[in-house]
Amino acid sequence: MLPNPYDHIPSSALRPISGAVGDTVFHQGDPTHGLYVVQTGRVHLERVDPDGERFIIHRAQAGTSFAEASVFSEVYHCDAVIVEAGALIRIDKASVLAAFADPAFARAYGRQAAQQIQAQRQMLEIVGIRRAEDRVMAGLIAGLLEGSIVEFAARLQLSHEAIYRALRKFVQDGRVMNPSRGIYHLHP
Amino acid sequence: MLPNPYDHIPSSALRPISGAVGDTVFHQGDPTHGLYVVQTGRVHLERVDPDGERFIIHRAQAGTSFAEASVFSEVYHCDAVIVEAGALIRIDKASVLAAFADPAFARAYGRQAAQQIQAQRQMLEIVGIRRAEDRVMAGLIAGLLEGSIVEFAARLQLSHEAIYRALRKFVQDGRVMNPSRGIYHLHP
DNA sequence: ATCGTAATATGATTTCAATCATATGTTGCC
DNA sequence: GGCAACATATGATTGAAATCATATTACGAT
Repeated sequence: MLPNPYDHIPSSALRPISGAVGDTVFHQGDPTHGLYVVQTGRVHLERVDPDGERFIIHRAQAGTSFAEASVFSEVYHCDAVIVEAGALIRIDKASVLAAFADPAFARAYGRQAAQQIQAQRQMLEIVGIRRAEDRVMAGLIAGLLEGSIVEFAARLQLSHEAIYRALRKFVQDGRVMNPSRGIYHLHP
Repeated sequence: MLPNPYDHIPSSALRPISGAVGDTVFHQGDPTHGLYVVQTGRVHLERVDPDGERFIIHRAQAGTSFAEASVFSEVYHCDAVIVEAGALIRIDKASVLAAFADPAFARAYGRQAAQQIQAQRQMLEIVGIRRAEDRVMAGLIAGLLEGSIVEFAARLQLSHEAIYRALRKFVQDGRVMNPSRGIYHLHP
């Protein structure tokens, strides 16, 4: 996220929003306003099915944006619900569209989008690997083991126990080094 | 993909490529050339780990593009291998970057990217659902059951047997209609 | 028409990851 | 220093989905 595309948008177009847990930033079917950048807190995008059952489309973390697609469409079929209090910035739809006339914004946006797409593709391939061991190895190769094993497990959508077992196996097989408790990395 | 961003690129910048199964379009670490559009056939993007084991980062289908991120970086850490013979188009890196000066291209690219990101996010949430029944229901709600059950199963990363069982359950519970063999849809 | 292939559909069995249980190590805090 | 909360780590059990097996049906090619 080095060259943040939103640096190229005039600050007059940025609308700060603060919200409490449970607040709905926008509703499914609302005429859309623009895109949102999460500065702090967490937001879930949820879709409500005909039976009233709701399921989560996306979990937006601090430092990420959401509802980008709404800039290009009349309606957006999600509720955005604040699940951890924080601060958001809303950028007007028209302002985003106007910003595309600035090649610097356009390229920054394109770069960010392309990287995100690539990262997501990789995640889809990785979580599609059935065997826990293979998935963990793919995660290691992809450099996803940053931070704790618990976070790594969440990223890979495996239980942390499954991660420990796979790592132990790799260490026994000499494929992974475990220089100290909680530290694992691939043999060079 | 209605307004295809690549319609805005001068045809002089489009380089047709044809390849046979097993051909490598580009190698990991090659200086990058641009992005590729798959017209027919299929291409895999693979990464080779230190042990020589290769794992698939992405499967590019006909009608999709790949290596978009390479436009913004010096190197791209994948091999692109043709797994089904077909025709590709390569668009020069410089041509893509230049095209961002055209607001029509920039917006079309932004729209396409935003939609793709949204779709991928949704897929990540869906394949993250553990229970087969819940995953199938989420897939139905998301409108992913287009075409055959086998394709649906592949999209959801479940065995087709698991799909049939879940669908049968839903039909028994009256949540899904099965007007004829192979046809399933949600009750309104 | 019929042959072959693939999709649809279910039942039986196996596998493997989740879950449960438990212990130790680590970190921050009053 | 001692306690609480959490991460690390493994073993035992369970459960759910994959796999295997087997029909039936659809569809195109010859």
